[in-house]
Amino acid sequence: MQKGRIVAKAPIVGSTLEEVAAAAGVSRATVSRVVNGLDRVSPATRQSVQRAVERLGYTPNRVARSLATRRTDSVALVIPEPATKLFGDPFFPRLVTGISEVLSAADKQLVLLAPQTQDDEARLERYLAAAQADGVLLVSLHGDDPLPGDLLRRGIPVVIGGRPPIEGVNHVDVDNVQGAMSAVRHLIGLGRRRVATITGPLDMAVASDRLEGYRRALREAGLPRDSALEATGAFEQEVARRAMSELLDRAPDIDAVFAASDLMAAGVLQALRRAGRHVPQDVAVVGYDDSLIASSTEPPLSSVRQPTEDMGREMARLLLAVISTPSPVARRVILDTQLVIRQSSGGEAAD
Amino acid sequence: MQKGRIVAKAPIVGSTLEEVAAAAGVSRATVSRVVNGLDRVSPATRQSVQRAVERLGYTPNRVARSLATRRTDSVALVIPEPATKLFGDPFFPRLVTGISEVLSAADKQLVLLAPQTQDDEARLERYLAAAQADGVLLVSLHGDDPLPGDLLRRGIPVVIGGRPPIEGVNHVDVDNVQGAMSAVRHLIGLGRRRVATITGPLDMAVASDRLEGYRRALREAGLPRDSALEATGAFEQEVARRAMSELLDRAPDIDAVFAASDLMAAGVLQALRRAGRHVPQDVAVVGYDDSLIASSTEPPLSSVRQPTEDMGREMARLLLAVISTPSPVARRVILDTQLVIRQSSGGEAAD
DNA sequence: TTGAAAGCGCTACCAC
DNA sequence: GTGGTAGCGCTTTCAA
Repeated sequence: MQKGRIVAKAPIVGSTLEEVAAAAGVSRATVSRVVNGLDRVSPATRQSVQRAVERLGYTPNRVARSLATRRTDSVALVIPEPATKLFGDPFFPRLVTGISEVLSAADKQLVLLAPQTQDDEARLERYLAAAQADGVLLVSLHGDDPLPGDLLRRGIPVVIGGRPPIEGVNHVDVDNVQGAMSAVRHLIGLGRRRVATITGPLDMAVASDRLEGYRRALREAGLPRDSALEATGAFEQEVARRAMSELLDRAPDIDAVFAASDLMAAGVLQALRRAGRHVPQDVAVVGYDDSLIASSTEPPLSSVRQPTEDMGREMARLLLAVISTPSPVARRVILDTQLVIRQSSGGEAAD
Repeated sequence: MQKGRIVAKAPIVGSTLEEVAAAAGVSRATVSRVVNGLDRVSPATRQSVQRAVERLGYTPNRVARSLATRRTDSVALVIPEPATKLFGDPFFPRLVTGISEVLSAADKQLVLLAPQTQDDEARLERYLAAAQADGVLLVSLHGDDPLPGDLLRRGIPVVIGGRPPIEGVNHVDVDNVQGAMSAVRHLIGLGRRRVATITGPLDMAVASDRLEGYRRALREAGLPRDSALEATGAFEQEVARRAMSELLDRAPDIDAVFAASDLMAAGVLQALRRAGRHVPQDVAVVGYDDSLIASSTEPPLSSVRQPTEDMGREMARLLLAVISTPSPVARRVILDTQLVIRQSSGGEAAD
């Protein structure tokens, strides 16, 4: 059996730089240069090394390379959610699509980590601390998660998606205030003057920001703020339905509603239907998220679209930037939203 | 500033074995023993080392450890599907749940890899080839994917979920023949004698196996095989609906149908409704997968449940076994299915 | 343009 | 029990 001879479908043995160097009759350093595409190698040498690499089926050992360079060329995406939510929420596939697009182009390996238990969290912490990834993307953070702080203190590059729980950490977020404003401006622009809102739970930044946007748009248009037009809710359909019924009792002259999510807007539609109001003739409705729900309700919902893929792309870009040029000051990217007008606010059929 | 002094919330600097050894006044070898929980260390020494570890906030560098041990203590799960499918199919969360359960217990890090493009595939191949993971779990394989073969030839431990495309590779599969048999036996047991089936695409093992199970159950009951009762389809609702309509034309006396998936069974229900047949009085229906669809159709579907979490668990167990005790002969695990009876086949309400 | 050699941080073998 | 030390495979000065 001839050593180093590889025939089709033969087992691949895994050679080392050393072996390639010997086969090509050069030093390890030279092989390293060729493999890494550095210059200062003569064409002839380069070619003979490349042939040796080919012949031996050489693949660099990334672990060894990592030890030497202190880079892994991989990036971790941490999503601390149970598998059912992780795979159930339509947000994540879009986010991952954006992230992997950018990372692929940069030739980085994306590693998805979804700690399911306390033990998992601990292992994750060790994994990351041991510099198994060049940087970490963090989304869907639980309120008091110590992870961002820990990573920060370890000096590991981090980018958070959404509103960060602590100061001084890079993040990418969506401008919820602007998003809500665009929705309410649209309603006002349609000539509506009694615009109500149903908010999410106000201890969440997304919810209070959207309420803030609603109020600003009203003020900007010179309309009075009327607490009878504001109902505090939760991101649930049933809660929103009830809240809407109560709003109608308090203020029967409502002619438009901004709901803080599509799911909630669906509940609003139910309540309006039961109350005999026509949408959009009597009451115009706008939701938030532009999720699948938006186009499947009757009538289809106007909604504020979040640029989820863009968010993923920006997170990845920001992380790559932070990795290559670390900076003590946190950077942030705030993305704009886009209003998609459908029939619930009297628009023509959209998309 | 006192070196090595860590106060709460102070940055963590990342010390080395060497530093810990110096701080504890022992050798690196001894620190290594303590850190790895080996014996042959005196209690006193152990304790002083542990204090030094604590004080310095030492975390072992896994890259260095990997290089020395040739282990990474992580396992890759490769799912070559687009993000939308990956996050859309209810199969994956259940599988991942099972896998991570076992891996967590074994203190292995699960790394999810979902190549989205050709480039991703290539990078993945390199990643795995460079021994970045101790072993690989492969599911949802595309027919002619070279990955299993390549990994095998590289000697990387692999376990495939489902029917493997090549010989000689460890795998965990579900017994589709038995599953289909149980469904059809059930229908026959209800007194049905004209049992039809709508298959999936017959170039997929799952589809042909289920057809095989259908035929066997018929034969076993002494019923004739009637090609007018077999329709070849695809795993799509619309296709199944049309196929069912044609079946009804060909064989109006059909009194039961076994569909190769729940989605297809939903199409069957539509066709039957349009034809004015009552389910289950006129025609009993059984689907396959016991997915969410099964309990949301009208009437709810009897269905063959796949033990998806178990499949994940078995895959992980098998891989761990292969990693710790390699063997030239491929191992396999075949899991049984379970029939869940609901109203579409005249059962009482189930779950 | 090329090579020699010093690490990267850890494990594991062999002495003591 | 403990320490010395030779690697693991690669990158990266520094000289030549």
